[in-house]
Amino acid sequence: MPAEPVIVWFRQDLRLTDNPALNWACSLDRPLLPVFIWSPEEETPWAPGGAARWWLYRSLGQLVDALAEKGLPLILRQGPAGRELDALIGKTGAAAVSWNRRYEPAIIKRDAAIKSALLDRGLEVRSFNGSLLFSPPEIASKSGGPFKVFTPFWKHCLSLSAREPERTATLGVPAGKKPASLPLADLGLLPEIRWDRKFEDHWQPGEAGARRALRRFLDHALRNYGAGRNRPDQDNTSRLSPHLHWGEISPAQVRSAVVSAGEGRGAETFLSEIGWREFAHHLLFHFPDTPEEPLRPEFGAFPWKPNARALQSWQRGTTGYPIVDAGMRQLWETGWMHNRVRMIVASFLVKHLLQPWQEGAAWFWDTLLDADLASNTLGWQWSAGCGADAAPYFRVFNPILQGKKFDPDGVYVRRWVPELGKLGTVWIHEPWAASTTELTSAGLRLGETYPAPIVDHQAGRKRALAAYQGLKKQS
DNA sequence: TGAAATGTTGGGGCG
DNA sequence: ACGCCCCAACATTTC
Repeated sequence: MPAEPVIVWFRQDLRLTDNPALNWACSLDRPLLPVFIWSPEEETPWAPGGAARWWLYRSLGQLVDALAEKGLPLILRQGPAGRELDALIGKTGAAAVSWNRRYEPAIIKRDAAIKSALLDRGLEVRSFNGSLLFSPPEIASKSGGPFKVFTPFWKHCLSLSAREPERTATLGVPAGKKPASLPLADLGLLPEIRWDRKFEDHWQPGEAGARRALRRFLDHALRNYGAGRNRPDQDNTSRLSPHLHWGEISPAQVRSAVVSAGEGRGAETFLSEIGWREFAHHLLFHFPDTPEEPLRPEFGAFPWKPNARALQSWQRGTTGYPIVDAGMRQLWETGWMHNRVRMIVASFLVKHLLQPWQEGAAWFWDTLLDADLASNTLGWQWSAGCGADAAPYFRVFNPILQGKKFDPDGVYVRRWVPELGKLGTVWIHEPWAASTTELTSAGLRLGETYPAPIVDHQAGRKRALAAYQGLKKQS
């Protein structure tokens, strides 16, 4: 075995199974030098937000332990990735570097520069797709351009062969020269005010936790996924999103497990959700400005009404619409929100409140454990009606009807908005419509113990439609 | 992966 | 028995 090690640069692939970069490194029969570099300044303005950093902290801890079990230390560094890699190569004489690709615009650019610099130095360098079923550069429509509609995109993908999970390699030996490594705590990932403690109760970051989440989903929720996924009061979704974002499990592993579970329609519907994740990355790859700018340029002239109070009331979950407030509080407390409710709160922010979708995206970015640039961008542009295959702008969710339809017993609302706990199911999604007697017996004083609606639904809907009409006339 | 307004139909109450 | 009206229930269109 040659003495010069191979650097395995971990990024958003914090797993040891189905890890192409790791497998390739092992195939070189060189000592292994696993590395993680924390370089948020290179991801500006989309460096991981507060919640995501908590996840990263915990997930790195798991990866450190998992590697240690195999006798391998994980080197933790901080700073510009290229500089840190150079330093590591200088220190250890590493002859090769491998990593799994990320497809965010800023990262693509950075990694391309690093790769060519390393090649110039005569190192062997390989990057792999480990995070998507279909690599964005390889997917194109008949006309050669990117897809802008989900259904043809996904149909096209399904006609190709998806990435399959790789066999797990036997890990090599550690590098002889051990470069300096920072203690995990020194990366500054945890917030100073420890608002994150509540996350512990809801999540198990790391590869083992990802596998557990998948197992639970396959055993209990996949069969009824088609309808069950829409019920925020029930536990019918996979909750895999943060695990997938950090690469603790790969979509190939998920897909392969779902296919062998073979639960018919439920499986098909779930796989199309994985498809939306692929579609989001496809769009971000081809339209790198979309985290900031609407894909449909006419929306640049949309008459948003930025208002700090309205935004804050949405963020804090005090809009007076129970399903909206429940969602925003679930997000704050658990770092996650049910997808049905994400659509409801997003529609409410951009349509009823006319706040720019970018504000919603920024809040989600900071508070979601699964914050992912591609998915977050797609979701918000979809909600605002300005993206690819988006909900038409006139599609305004009625938060009362959505509540009644998808939280019929008010269980979700009562869980996250405890002040409504004693209110009967009839009025749980529209407390303002209840009589004073009913409110009193539920211990409620509207405007005091629970807010009155920040905007009337009908008025908000009409105002949103008028804004859209104006935009249509203009263009 | 909407909701509301508008249009249509058909059963039943009633003179 | 018949026509008229009301209005659910459903379908279609519009936003």
